[in-house]
Amino acid sequence: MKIATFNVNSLRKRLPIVLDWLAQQKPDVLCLQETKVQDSEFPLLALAPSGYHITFRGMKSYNGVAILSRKPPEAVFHGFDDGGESEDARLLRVVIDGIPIVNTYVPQGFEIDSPKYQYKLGWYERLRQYFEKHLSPTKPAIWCGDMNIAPRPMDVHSPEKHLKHVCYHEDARKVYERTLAWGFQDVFVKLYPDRRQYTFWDYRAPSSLEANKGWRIDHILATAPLAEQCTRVDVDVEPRRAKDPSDHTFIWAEFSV
Amino acid sequence: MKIATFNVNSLRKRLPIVLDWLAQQKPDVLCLQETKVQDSEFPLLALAPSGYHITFRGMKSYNGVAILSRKPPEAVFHGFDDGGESEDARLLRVVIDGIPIVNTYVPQGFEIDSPKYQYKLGWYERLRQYFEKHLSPTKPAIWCGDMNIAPRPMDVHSPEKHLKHVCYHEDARKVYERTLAWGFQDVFVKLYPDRRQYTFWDYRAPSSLEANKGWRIDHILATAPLAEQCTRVDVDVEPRRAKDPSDHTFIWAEFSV
DNA sequence: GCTTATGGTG
DNA sequence: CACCATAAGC
Repeated sequence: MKIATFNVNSLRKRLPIVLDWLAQQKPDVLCLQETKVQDSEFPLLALAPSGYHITFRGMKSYNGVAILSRKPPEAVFHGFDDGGESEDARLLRVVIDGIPIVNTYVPQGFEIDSPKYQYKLGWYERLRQYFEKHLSPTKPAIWCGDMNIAPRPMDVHSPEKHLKHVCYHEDARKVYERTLAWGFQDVFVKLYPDRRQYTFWDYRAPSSLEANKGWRIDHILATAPLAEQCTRVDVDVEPRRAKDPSDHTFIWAEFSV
Repeated sequence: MKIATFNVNSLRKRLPIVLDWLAQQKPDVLCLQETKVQDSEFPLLALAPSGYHITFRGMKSYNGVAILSRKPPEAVFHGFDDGGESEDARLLRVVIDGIPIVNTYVPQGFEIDSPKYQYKLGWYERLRQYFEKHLSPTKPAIWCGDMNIAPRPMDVHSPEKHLKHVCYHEDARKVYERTLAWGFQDVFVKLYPDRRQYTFWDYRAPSSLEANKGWRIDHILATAPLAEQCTRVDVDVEPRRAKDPSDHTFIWAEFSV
């Protein structure tokens, strides 16, 4: 099974890139974040030629997640079910071939001193409880998406400059780590612990891509039984260099199941 | 000498269309209106490959005129010099090969009952005085641009419906006619008095182009000695059918000088 | 920088 | 319908 994740930063603007990538890479599952389209305007027709089944939940302007899969999902779940904000434009879970796949667009958090950052930290806490409720660390499961966390110093350019950045701050990395500790392994780190490879380069620094000033904040994780079967992981940088790119690019993993 | 005029409706948005047209038609002079770009942001670099000399004056958001010429102008004059509003983002005059060329983007006038319409009528009056001051009807001179006037019934679809339209109202046509009477001849009318050919089709009516519901409001005029040497005039409709078009298209004239 | 939304212009 | 400006989010 080949699974990929991509923060599209507007699905409508990125349709050519998504369609090209599906045709070339033929993943079994592609998780998308920041579709930025409400369900009534979701571009189903434009994606139909791909032949993928599509599960999605969005809203106006912001957020929005979708899962494209070669097989139809056996089950679909939107958002949290803990009584808080449902966040179904940020959290989508499907079951495919009996394997639960969780797609998240985790809140970015704005600034360390802001309520939004506290909300982000709480979001990871809720997610860990969600895993406890719905998944088992001893059974196959996949979690992927834009986590808005660079877990290690080598996952961000100039880490010392970003100690107070909401995607690298100690508290954020700790809560992320604790969420993983429930039972998820980062398959990129597992296979290539020394590889420095980013998945996001800010639009704002024009030279960010050329100078490779990026962040690894898009991740694919698997529970132990599945992580052991991960045969390959790779980041495809080419779509970031394409015309009218997202500020993120694709990361994909292959599992021998 | 081949001279053309085109209301670009944002030069930045229309760069591909302008560059293509220059490369294909190779006019000696191209007058542009509604560049909608202030001078500090004028896309000189993007136009440089054309090899044309560029004279321009613009402002934020609205108006803006430019003249592209194969030869450098021998003189350049911006706006009125009568002590009123200078209007240099609407009026540009250059001298090329000894021939004065006046490029105007005449105010549209909003509605008949509005002060803007009175301003438009006054603008034509000022322009006539400008011609008296700076030009001679017995010497070669060219005036072109977006005049926001359909001079004859056949220059607008359903003229009877537009009697109170600021681009067809009796008063506007009269003041335009009086400005011409100073000494300018419409070379399109001179050469092809019976030809019905529009230069503008509103974006708002989606079928305006297909149904040919347009206006002839972009004009090329010449003083008598030059008008007599006009060998050809044509409207090129193709750019209006191109991808991301302006709502106007090019009109050009050839003079045997 | 690039996306979104809104409100104003012709 | 397609521009413009502004403001928000990342």
